[in-house]
Parts: sequence; C-alpha cells; structure tokens
Amino acid sequence: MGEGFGKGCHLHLIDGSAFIFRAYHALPPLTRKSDGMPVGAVSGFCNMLQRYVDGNNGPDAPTHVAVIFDKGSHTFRNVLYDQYKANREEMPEDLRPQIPLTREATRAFNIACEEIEGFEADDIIATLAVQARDRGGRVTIISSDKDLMQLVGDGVEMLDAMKNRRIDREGVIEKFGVPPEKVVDVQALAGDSVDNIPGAPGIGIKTAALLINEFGSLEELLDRAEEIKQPKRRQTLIDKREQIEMSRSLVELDADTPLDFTLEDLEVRDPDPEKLLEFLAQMEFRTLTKRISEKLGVEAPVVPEPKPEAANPGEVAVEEPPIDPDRYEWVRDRTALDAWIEKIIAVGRVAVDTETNSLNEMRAELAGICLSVEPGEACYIPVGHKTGASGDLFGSDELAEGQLPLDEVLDALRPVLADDAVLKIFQNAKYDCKVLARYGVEVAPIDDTMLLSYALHAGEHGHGMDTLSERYLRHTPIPIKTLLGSGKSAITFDRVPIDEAVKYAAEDADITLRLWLRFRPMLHQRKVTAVYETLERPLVPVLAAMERAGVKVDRETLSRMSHAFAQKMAGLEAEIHELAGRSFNVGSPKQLGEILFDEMSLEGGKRGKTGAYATGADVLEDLAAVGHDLPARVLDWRQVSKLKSTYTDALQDHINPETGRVHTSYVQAGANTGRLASTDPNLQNIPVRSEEGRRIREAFVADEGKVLLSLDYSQIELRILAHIAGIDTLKAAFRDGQDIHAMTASEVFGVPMDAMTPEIRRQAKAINFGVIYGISGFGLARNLRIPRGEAQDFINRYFERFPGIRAYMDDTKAFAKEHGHVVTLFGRKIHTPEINARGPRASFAYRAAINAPIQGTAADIIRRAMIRMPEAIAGLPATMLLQVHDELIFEVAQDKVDETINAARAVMEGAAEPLVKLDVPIVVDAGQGANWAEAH
DNA sequence: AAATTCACG
DNA sequence: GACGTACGTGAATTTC
Repeated sequence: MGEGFGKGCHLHLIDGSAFIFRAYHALPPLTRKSDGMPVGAVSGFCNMLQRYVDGNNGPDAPTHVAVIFDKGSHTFRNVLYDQYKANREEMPEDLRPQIPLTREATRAFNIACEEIEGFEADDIIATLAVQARDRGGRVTIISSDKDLMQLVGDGVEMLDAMKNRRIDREGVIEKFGVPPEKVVDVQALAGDSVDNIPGAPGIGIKTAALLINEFGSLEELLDRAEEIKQPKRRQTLIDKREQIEMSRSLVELDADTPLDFTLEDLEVRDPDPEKLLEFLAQMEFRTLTKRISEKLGVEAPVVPEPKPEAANPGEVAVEEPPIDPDRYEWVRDRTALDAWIEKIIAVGRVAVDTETNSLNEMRAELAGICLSVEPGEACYIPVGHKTGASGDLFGSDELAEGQLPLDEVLDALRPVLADDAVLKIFQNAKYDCKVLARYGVEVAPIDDTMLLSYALHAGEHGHGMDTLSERYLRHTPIPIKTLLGSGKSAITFDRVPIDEAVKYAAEDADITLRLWLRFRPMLHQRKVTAVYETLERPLVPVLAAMERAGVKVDRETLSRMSHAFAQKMAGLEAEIHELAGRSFNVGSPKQLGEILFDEMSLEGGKRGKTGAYATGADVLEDLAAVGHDLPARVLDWRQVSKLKSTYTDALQDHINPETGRVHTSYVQAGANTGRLASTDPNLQNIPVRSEEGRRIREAFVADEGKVLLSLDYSQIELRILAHIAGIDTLKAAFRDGQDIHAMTASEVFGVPMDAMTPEIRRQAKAINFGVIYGISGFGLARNLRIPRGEAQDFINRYFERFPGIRAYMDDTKAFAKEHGHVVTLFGRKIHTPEINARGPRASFAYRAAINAPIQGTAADIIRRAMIRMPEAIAGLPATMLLQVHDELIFEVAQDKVDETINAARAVMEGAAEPLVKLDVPIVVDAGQGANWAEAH
C-alpha cells in the first residue's frame, strides 16, 4: 500500500453504468462464437477501458481510480417516490447477462470496482468525491451524466470521455445557467423525464435557472412564490410545492453512503498481464487480445478460431471444381460450337450470358455469348469483337479474328434456346432476352438466378451477380472495370481482346450455373416456390414486352415546356437575387442556407449532421408562411428547376431515335416489398400532384388512331389493410362504397358524416396513410404540422376505435422478431434482419415490417394482373405499356377502347383470385385520352 | 462518392 | 443515456 490519500493525489471516478450503456449501443450485437453468449457490450466496455488506460500518462495522470456501478434496483429514492425511474424500459435481454462480465473486466484491468447494494453509483461517486476533496485531492468524474454536475467545483471536475471535454464550474453554468451548488435547485424545478422526476409542470431548465438566479435559492423562491408575476407559473409553484421539494430530495446526491472501502484502496495499480489476457481470451476478443499483448510485450494466448461457416446454413456443400478462368474455352469454329450444343441438349439445361457493347438493351449489339453446362466448364462464343482495341484512338469496325459469323451462331443456337426441353438459366434474364429478341431469337423456358435470390432473400441483401457470388460461392468475380477501364477512357466490350473476354464472360456463365444449383433446391425448403413460379418467372417476358413497346413521347411538347421553364427560372432567379441583396447559386442548398440564416438571420435555422443548414421544402414553407418572400420564390424556382432538368430536358434524351418512343427499364428485383422500380428513365414518378407538373403528362401520347388508357386500383393498400387486420367497420365501408377517409374521421373524431369538413377529413386521411407506414406520433405530427401530443391523441383514439389495427401491428412485429421476415398474402417473404437490432435502426425495421405485407400484397396483386394481361387482351389491338405501382397504362385502337377496359378491368379486379379471396371489393377506375394527362 | 432535394405510389 | 422517426423508390445537382 502507498501513502494515504491527500494533497497532490488525483482521483478518477468512472461511471461504470454509463460506460456499459454507451458500449452496448455503440456496437452491433456480437456473440461469443463458441457458445453464442452476447458479449458486444463487454467488448465495447473493454475497449473503452483500454483507451482510458492508454490516455492516462503525463502529469495529469490519476493516482487513484475506481469504476463505480449501480447495484440493486431499489434505493432510498424509491421510498421517497414510488414512480422514481418508473418509466425506464426493461434492460434488454442480451445486456443482462453481460453485466457481471463488465465487473470481471474491470477487475481484470486491475482497476478497483466498487458497488454497494441499494445505492446508486451517483451517490457513491458523490461520497468519494467529497471525501477526496475534503482531504485536499483533485477529482475527475468520468461521465457526462448531468445529475453529477452538482458535484463540480473545488477541485472536482467532470470529463466527457466521448467528446473528450472537461466540464468545470464554467461548463456547468453553461449547461444549467447556474453554478454547481444551485444545480439541484434547478433540477428540482425542471424535473427529468429520463428519471421520471416530476419537478414543476411547465418549467424547464431555462425558466428554472431564471427563477433561481432571481431569488437566490429554491427555498427562497418557494417562500416568496406570491411575488411572481406570471399567474400560471405562480400558481404552479404554490400548488406543487410539495412535489418540487420531493423532486429536490430525489436529485440531490447522498454524500454519506456507507463505504466498505477507503480511498487508499483505490490506488492505481498496473494490470497483471496474465490475468487480463486470460480474461480477454476467454471472451474471445481476438483483436483486443492481440493489441494488448503487443502493448504489454507478452505473448498472446491462443484464441480458438471459429469454424468457417458453410456458405448456406443447412445446405449440403456441393462438390465442385474451383472457379478457374484459364479453363474456359474460346469457341472459334463450327465443330466446337456443335459440340457445345450437343452437350446442352444432353444435359437439358444451360447457363447463358450475353456480352454487348451497351447497357441499354434497346441499342445494345451482341459482342458474344457464353454458355456453361457444368460447374467449371464454360465457353465464350465471340461474334462481334472489333480489332484495334487499344492504341488506336478510333478503333476500327473490322471484325477480329477467331469469330464465327453472327448469323451462323444465332441460327445454330436458335433451336436450343427455344427448346422446351432445355432450361436456359440467366442472371437477369430480361436483359439477355431483350437483346436476343432484337436479333429475332426467342428464349424459353428460362430461369433467373437474380429472381431466385429475390424470392429467397428479399431484404437480406442485393441480388446482383457480384453480391451473390461473394456470398454464396465465396468468390469475387473479375471486375468488369479491369477490362473496360473507367471514366472517359472506358471502352466497350466489343473492343476487349477476345482472350481476355473469354475469361470474364465465361466466368459469369459458370457463376450463374453454380448459383442456380444452390438456389433451385432452396425454393422448396424456404417455401417460396409459388412466389418464384407465379410472381417472378412469368413476369419476365411481360416486362420485356412492355419495355420493348415503349411509350410515345412528343419531343416538341417537351421542348416548348423546357423553354418556358427556362424563362420562368431566369425571372425567379433575378427576383431571388434582388431579395437576397446579392447574387448566388439558387441551386445550392449550402449557399441558400447561409443567405437565409446567416445573412438575413431568419428564425428556424437548423443544421444537419454535416453542419449545413436544412433548406428542404418543409423549412422553406414554414418561412414563407410567416411572410418571407425569398423562400417562397425559391420554392417556385425549385419546382420549375426540377420539372425542367428531370423531366422536360432529361426525357428528351431518352427518346429512342429508331422508335421515337421512350423505353424504360423495370427493375424486378429492386424493391424489397415486391414492387417494381423503373429506371433510365424512371417513368413511375412523372409529375401529377401539381398543376404545372401534370402538364408534362401531355407529352406522353398515343400513336395516331389510338388512345392511352389508364386503369388504377382504388385505395388498394387501405383495402388490404382492412382485410389483413380484419377491421369490420372499414370492410363494410368499402363494401358500401363509402368515402373511407370521411368514414375514418367520423369514427375517430366523432363527427357525423353530414357534418364532415375537408379539414377533418384531411387529418383522418393522414392517419390512414400513417397506419400503413407504421405510424408514430412524431411522424404524424410532422405531416399534419400539429403538436406531437395532439398527434399522439389522434393515434390513441384511432387505436381505441380500431383495436384490430394495433393487434395487426403487434402481431406483425412479433412475427418478424421470431422469424426474421414478414410475409404477404401470396407468400412473398420480406426479410427484416434489423428487427432485433437496437436504437433507431430497430425503429426503422419495425415500421418497414408493418408496411411490407401491405405494400407487398398490393404489389403481388398487380403482378398477377400483369402476368395474366397478355392473354386477356390477346385478340385486341391493345398494348400494355407502363406500370406505376397501382396503375397500368395501355395504348389501344380508338374503336376498341371499351372492350379493352372491360377485359383489363376484369383481370385487375380478379387478380387476387383464386389464391386469395379478399373480404373487401377490389375496385379499378379507368380513364382515357389522347395523352397521359387526359387518361389519368 | 456522399449529401441534399424532390418527383411518384 | 441519448437519439432519431412516417413506407417504398430513382434522378439531378452540389459539394467534398
């Protein structure tokens, strides 16, 4: 033992509970490999201790140190107030078993570890701090807990280890507006929602500090409460005196905790390397064990390596040769090609991949085709490679050596590709099928590893070849960049030297086949065969046909609008600069934020995480509403700018010169819920909500003698919600064809239907949508721009009136937590891997899990309609062109409009059947016109 | 490449 | 103890 504690000594007191919680929330839920014990918080805790110890050198190093923990949940404060900390959530299940381990960790670092039954850590810290101070020593409390700030002063400081910021007397005044000795008085008034300390209702820290500074102390304030001018505040202080005084006793720390140890026991000790490393090894912290053993100059104990995980748990490993690009074959003559075709027919399946000179399926020209029949056996048949790939600036259009003629290859392959008895396997079949179709080659039947993965793993990960190969084959494919380069100097695939192309291209076919071998049997095991066979596979040719058809877009109309928008923008820009007093880039949120909140010093400037002011539409609207002209003009400018750049300008570039039409591409495996996505260009977000924007739809026109037809599902998601959650009132309303939002308003707000106002209906509509999105008080409040409490009241009343909705939400959450996925009415599984995470990520996952079955079921229904549509309209001069989530757009000869509507509507309204019989009617509205604006 | 904003259902 | 929030998308633009 060293000398007694006294002058010159420096005591560090670490708030152990704060360390634990911070560690727990900062790290993903790690488990110990050998037995699955959760150890994430312990790991973080050790890292924090290690960092703390490392930082302790130099003149300011502590002479004494202890980590202080809470022990027991019942303390003297619970006797004072039975609601003390009553709103605390239960400790998470996976944290509880880690608590004793953090004590062990502390001892392993050879740091004093102190706790006393029935006392909070804060009281022990207070007691030690006071003792140390009284004996002339310095104290640093390592915590950012504001409850400890009352201890600061006279050589006692706090240190926020996270921000590495010391908090002294000045810091406390900054935080509380009063010096440390009056912090308790302020806290007594302000209360604390975290610890459930009531305080004085309606008084926060700011007001409390004001009052205490004015009256000098809490006692004085309460005694002279009559003198307060504000009537409400005066009354509160008089009425709630008892509650405020009790709050004070709750927040005041007890510096007389009976200790069973002394300050001398806390003397800093060097860690015992053997003991520390043994603990770390036992926890199986590899990195930390290594780092600390290096630091201490000791050999690291052996931590057992975990067994490598099987690529797919539950899967039998497939015996396959390694992926070796040098083994692939370059097919350069007819004999070789015929041998491959013979092999394909014998096996009855082949993985196919086409290489082209463009990613645009409507323009791409074939460079070559690759085939694979068995893992490790693949070939590349080049047909369009040009000479002069490198060195020659312009290349040359001369065909390179060693290629069969394109026509000969296609003629030879055509029968196999159309052969019912030969399955053609692709990764993203739609792309290859569209390219081949342009060469007059039909491909059927097909399988698609991307869609297999989508049916199996939606929500778990992406479904691109690279992702799948790395995840399921533990192999990183040759990056296409190594062949094509990137940026300006990038070349197209038809200019890649053939010997290199063989390795890359054939590898893709090899990988596709290997993925197929794994995924195919998994469909049954995971019970998603029906999803794949009825919702995915048959949709491929339907989408391919829609994309190839394209929609006619009138360039003149767009061009005229572009010019009008440009003029309007210029006018607005001049006005904006005038109002700002100087010129700046209106398109730059950063510059705009500085103008608004720094130069013009408008209220409400909030900075985002990057430090820039937020200038979103909601912010600007609030400013405009209080009479500021500049933000109002910027909103106008932004609207016009968006319409011009994204729509009238960009859309013109997408008009295919050969067809005069715009050919979007649908991403079938993009959205986790089963929805499609539309890209290049996105035709699912063409403006409609604003009058000005809607006019862009006038540019989407029908060919001569034809009209555009739009059929859309009415309120499909709410109908599905009513069915799934089993809400009789809602179901009846839909059956009776009532206004569903007005009905909701009537039920929730108690307003009779004949007294309904548009405003009340609007609020009910927002709640209805909110429910579909996994409602929260915060979200609804923001949407309706009402106080959060009011929004919460709405929600509560809604749940009271429709208890089935809450039951649905609870059940869905529980299902997701148990199974890791949710499921649509048609069996589509949407995985929710983050549902058991913690913090904001879990909240996201929760809301997504609520929404997914509803959005996903709607997506399934329209998919079923689309798949049946070609046959239903087969005899009609009608083409299905576009899908916008709940809407299908057709182009049809003028004289067959009614017949088409009848046929298409029947398919859409009956799309759920026979698999699912909904308790609510499905209603489809129809519109027609020369352009999309008229048809919608 | 990331962040911000905004268009749609 | 502290934090961030309606669900699902794609594209243009600015900024780093």
